[in-house]
Amino acid sequence: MTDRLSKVFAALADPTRRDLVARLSVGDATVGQLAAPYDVSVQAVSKHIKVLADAGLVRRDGTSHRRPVSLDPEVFDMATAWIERYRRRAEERYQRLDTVLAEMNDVREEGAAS
Amino acid sequence: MTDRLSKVFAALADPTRRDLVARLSVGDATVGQLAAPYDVSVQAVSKHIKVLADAGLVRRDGTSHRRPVSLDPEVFDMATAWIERYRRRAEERYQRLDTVLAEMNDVREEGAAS
DNA sequence: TTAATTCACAACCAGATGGTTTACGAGCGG
DNA sequence: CCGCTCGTAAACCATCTGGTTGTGAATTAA
Repeated sequence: MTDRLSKVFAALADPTRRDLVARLSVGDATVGQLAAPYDVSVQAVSKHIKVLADAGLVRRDGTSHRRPVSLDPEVFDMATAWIERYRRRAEERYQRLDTVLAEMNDVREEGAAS
Repeated sequence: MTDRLSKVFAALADPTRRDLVARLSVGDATVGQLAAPYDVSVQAVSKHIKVLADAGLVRRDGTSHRRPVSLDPEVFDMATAWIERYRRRAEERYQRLDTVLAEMNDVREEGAAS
């Protein structure tokens, strides 16, 4: 599981991490601020942020010890692009299938009319 | 990890499963056909398909024992919708930040001009 | 300077995951 | 009816994951 896309999807597969992303989309925050609302330890949240950072979804700005965490929108596109690609293909297939079924129907009706 | 969105992202976090989705977007296939290209056992592929099915990404059509697997585009939208929502928010924040920085720059230049 | 706070790292634990092998039920071709 | 193949289920194993606690370093406050 070393490729980027797998890391991104795996990172988003956890509700706590998705919530972190949601909150960071509103504004940057420190680890302590992020950890406050949850009933898990700060270390657990720190781990979650590390997972998000490894996936490239999150960035640590500044150089201080208490530096803020901020969202990096760049990698999001990779995930949506992948999903959209195959969803589109699948839908095109269904549309073609509908067309084929409609044509079959037309043929059958023509046959019945003759 | 019982919620739908987590299942979808977790299912897409595996390269083999993403490859299955990619191939199914071209056309339906049986489990045997899907398993052929990989060097893992058929049972492992069957498990992967079960994961995809539990996430709602894949459907088993027909009633026969050797029934085909087909893609279900519906759930894909849930994933893209989630990602897009927060990516958009994050980008809006950056644009606002740019605006603020530009305004600060204007103020500074005005101050220097006076 | 000293004390308190913030956070990251390491070790550890329980549960999930991806793989295997083995065994078994369900449909087809003889 | 009898095999044969296809697919799933079960048991098992190694590894990963999300959580804990403990420790320690760095930064902030007194």
